[in-house]
Amino acid sequence: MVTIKEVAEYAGVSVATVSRTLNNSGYVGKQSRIKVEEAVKTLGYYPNEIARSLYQKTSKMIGLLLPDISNPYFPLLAKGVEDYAQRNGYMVILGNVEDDEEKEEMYVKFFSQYNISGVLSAASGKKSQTYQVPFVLLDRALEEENYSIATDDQLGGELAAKAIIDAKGKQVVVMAGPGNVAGANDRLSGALSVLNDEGLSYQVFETHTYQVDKAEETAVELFESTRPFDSVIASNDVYALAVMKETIKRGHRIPEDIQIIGYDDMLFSRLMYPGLTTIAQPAYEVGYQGAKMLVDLIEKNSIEQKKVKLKPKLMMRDSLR
Amino acid sequence: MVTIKEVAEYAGVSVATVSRTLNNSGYVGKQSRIKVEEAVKTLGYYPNEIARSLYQKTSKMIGLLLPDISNPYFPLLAKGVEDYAQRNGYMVILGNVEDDEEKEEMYVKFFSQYNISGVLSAASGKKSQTYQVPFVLLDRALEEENYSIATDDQLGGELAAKAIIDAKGKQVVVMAGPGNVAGANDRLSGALSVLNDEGLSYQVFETHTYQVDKAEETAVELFESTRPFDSVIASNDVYALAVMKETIKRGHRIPEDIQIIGYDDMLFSRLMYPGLTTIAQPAYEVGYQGAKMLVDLIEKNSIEQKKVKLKPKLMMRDSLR
DNA sequence: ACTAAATGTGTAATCGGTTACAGAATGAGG
DNA sequence: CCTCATTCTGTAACCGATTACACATTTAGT
Repeated sequence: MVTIKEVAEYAGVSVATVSRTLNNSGYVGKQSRIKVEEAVKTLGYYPNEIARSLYQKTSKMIGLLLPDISNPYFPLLAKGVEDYAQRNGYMVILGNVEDDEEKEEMYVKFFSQYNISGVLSAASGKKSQTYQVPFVLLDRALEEENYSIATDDQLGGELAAKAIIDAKGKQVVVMAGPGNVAGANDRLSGALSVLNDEGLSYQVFETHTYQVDKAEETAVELFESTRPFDSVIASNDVYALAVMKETIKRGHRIPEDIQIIGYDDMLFSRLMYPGLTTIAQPAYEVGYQGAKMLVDLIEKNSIEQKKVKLKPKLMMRDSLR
Repeated sequence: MVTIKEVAEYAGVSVATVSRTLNNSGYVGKQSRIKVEEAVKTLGYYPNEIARSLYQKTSKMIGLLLPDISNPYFPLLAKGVEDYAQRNGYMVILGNVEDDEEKEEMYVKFFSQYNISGVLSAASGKKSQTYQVPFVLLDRALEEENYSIATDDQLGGELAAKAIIDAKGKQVVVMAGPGNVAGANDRLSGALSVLNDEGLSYQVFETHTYQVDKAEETAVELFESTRPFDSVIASNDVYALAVMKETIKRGHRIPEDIQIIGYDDMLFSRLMYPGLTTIAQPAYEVGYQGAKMLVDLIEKNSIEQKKVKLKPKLMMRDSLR
């Protein structure tokens, strides 16, 4: 690797002048500037960020903490983060923390050892105080004074319930996502508030996990532990799918006998038969905006809002009447 | 942050002694060792990796280059990588390169600026010569002399065709994945070799893209441009899904009238109705083994095989007779 | 033409580690 | 008891950048 020293030598100036030229800081004469630029070009020089980082005690790296990258919601979010980061010269460090405090702590340490300049977290955020650097929560807006970008899940729940009402659902089952999942409660309360306003009869069915292998059992349980229903507001698309499967298995038609609405809008939701009507979460946007907010924080640009809520969107397909 | 200097002061020794103690290098007296260990403990010291990295010209960071993290195959792979890395004290830097040479070049530069110690790539790998560090290709085994971990797609294709034969398929359509996709050709040739051996009649249907939005159109096209068939070997689960949808739409029954086998085994494949029989790729394993190989390369451990092929597996569900 | 301000440049300190080297202390062997 | 190898420890150089500071040169103002 070419160092600044070699550039200085080649250009016939001191390293200080090279550094000043490259960073547009301090005064640099016309002649020197030209000589340096030429040297940089012919030598193909680019600065070692590690050395820079050592002195500046910061870097162009940001950490991204996720509960589980294999959960289909997060890859899109990660893509949004990576896109913004890349466009602005930052590198993304991926951390899978699985809501495990120990792993999160490991990363807190990692990050400080590497002079990471900021952290984006879609994980618990309990450790947020520990970070000495700018910190933005993704889809986990807590009451505390954190910066955050999240989906407006209350609205999402309302949208889902409204869609069911518009589709003339009469007896509806609302699946309540596991309590520990971000936004699950907001979704539920949004849906219930609309149903209550309309005076519609409904049952709440509790699910205890997001694990895919449990989805099928849960769907069976749903049918067995509830009174007859004609509409289901699922806690997410995976559950919606499982419920659809069980519905068809039991010989009911979708949407004629039972209609179903999901939440997330995953890749496969549109490819199902029938196509799953669902609430689309702006996952990519959450990531992208989150990265933007973080970088603004790092670079001390002004920030419009400390807590941003992005709007989910109803995706009309064929699982509603 | 506590520095080594403060530890040295507190312990009443020199920084050299502290460093030697921490790295178990050179001679350290019993007394000193104890004093240092105590100082480290009470001060809560841990070394700054940036400083270490500057001198050592390497780091505990590895780069992971993916064509598209939002493609459902890669998150699992990424998880495998992250798991192994984390367990061995490495950080993973995520790069989404989208088969775009310019982006890949950007990352090559990024990586060298940060003294990255190794690179895992599921992207084209055309730039692999450019890396000055250990390099392992994931699922893109080229002819060249690279280290690589890949799925045995030839075998995967054979498995799929055999399953169709066992299920008494008579007229089969084989979808040929887009040529630029890793392994697509192997899959095809594996499937065809088995079909040929059995003397079964088949048609090959070319698909030109992996884009999800095109999957539905492609499925329609499949039905319209081929002679009657009773079995489909899809190029992946997304296509399999689209074909299932179109099949049902057209009033055929699965698997009675038309049977379908996919490739990948995605989250949703088991939740479909009917459950999609498919070839499971060991995505997590590819990532995990790849990371292991890379770390072995970095730490100059011995490596058993330069090119590893992992076996795919048939997942029997309900879309075959 | 003379002084003060503005501009240009190099030397050296600094960031926080690792390690070569030299010198001191200890132990072993004769 | 002396010598030499072994063990221990500290000083200082180094990694590759940034920047404070001092000094030199140019420019501007009167």
